[in-house]
Amino acid sequence: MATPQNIPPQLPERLIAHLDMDAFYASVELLRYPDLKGQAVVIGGRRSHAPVTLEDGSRRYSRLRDYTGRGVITTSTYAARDLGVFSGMGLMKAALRAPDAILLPTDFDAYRLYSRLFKAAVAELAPVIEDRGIDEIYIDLSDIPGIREAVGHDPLGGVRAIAREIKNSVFRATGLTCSIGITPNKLLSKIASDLDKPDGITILTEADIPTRIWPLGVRKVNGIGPKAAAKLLALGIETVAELAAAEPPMLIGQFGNSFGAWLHEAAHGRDKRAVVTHSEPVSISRETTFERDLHAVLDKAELGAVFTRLCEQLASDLTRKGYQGRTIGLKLRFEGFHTVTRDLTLELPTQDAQAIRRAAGACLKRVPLDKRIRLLGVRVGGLSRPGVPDLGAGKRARLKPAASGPKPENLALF
DNA sequence: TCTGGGGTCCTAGGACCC
DNA sequence: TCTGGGGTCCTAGGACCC
Repeated sequence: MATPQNIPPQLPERLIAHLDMDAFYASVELLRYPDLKGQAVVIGGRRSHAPVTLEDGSRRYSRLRDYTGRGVITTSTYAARDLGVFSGMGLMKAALRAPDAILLPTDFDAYRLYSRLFKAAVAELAPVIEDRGIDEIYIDLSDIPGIREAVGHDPLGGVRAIAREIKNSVFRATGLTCSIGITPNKLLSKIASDLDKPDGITILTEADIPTRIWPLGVRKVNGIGPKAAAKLLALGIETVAELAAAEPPMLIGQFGNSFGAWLHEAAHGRDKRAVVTHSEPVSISRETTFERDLHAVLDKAELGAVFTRLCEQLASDLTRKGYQGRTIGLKLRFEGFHTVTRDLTLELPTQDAQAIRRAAGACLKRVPLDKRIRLLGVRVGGLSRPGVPDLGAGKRARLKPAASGPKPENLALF
């Protein structure tokens, strides 16, 4: 009969990795400007604060204190984080905390290049990859040869070896470090990759949940944001342990059937989601925040020009990516940050700038414009690929045209 | 001196169809 | 005349993520 001593340590059915690049944008910039290594550097804002190379070959960097505008930090180096400036923070606010920190503009083309490089390096070792944006991926390692083999007395030795190989390969391809979490599912791996950052490897099994996951704050769980965390706090729930101990009927009563039940499952580290290797976009959009809030009438010319430009950029994005869309959306953010959206579904999909501009213009007529405008955005959803027959088209064609719709609330369309 | 830009998913009500 | 459900589409807003 089997005793605990002679049962071979059973690895979980699935072994899922979450790989997160360390301070990605900032680290790419440090490859370019190695003299900044170890310094407090912040990435954010638009152009203009690019370093200037002087005649003697030395570089002049912008400082946070020199910044004016409405940008936010996209990434900061670990030295900058020590000064209390984090991603998402307004650059003006950050300047108060760390006026001497170096400020570099975001260079998405460079980050996209390094993103492709690290993903390709991982794919050579483990091809089942789910893209989670520019700097992170999930990897399904379940079927990697040798991963379930113990090394010496370490039953997880095979897992550790693969994790090290992946990190080495990423470093060879990019010169950048990353942190990896490996657990039985995506939810736990996402948390795990953050437990030993930067340049770490964290491997957890179900048995580690009480000691490693439960002590954490609920915000560490991907999917619990500021609103849910605040509501949980008001219920006396701060840690994942407290969430795990909460009665499901209470959570469901407070958060609804779906989210309430999910909170309970998440707190217990349960997650059956597969690693999804391919997905199609749902919508494509362009938006811009103005340097100053614009007036619908007084700044009509400027608003109109930006509106048209956004539609042109969007049309060109659609064409380049090979999509067309039926639902045109308009987004306005007013002074005070209140945001409004309107959308309009067309009979036929389009990728044409003028058609998008007309539809978005019709949306605009349904928005009361009594406050200054901070942001203007245009979106295209209901995407399809030109030339691919749309199976829903016949059915929709029988629908009555959108009646008279809501009444126009303003006539001063820019 | 608050709060970028690009996304996904969920909810909820009303229209409309069967 | 009143009474149903189920299913899908459209729209608006909001939470959340990178």
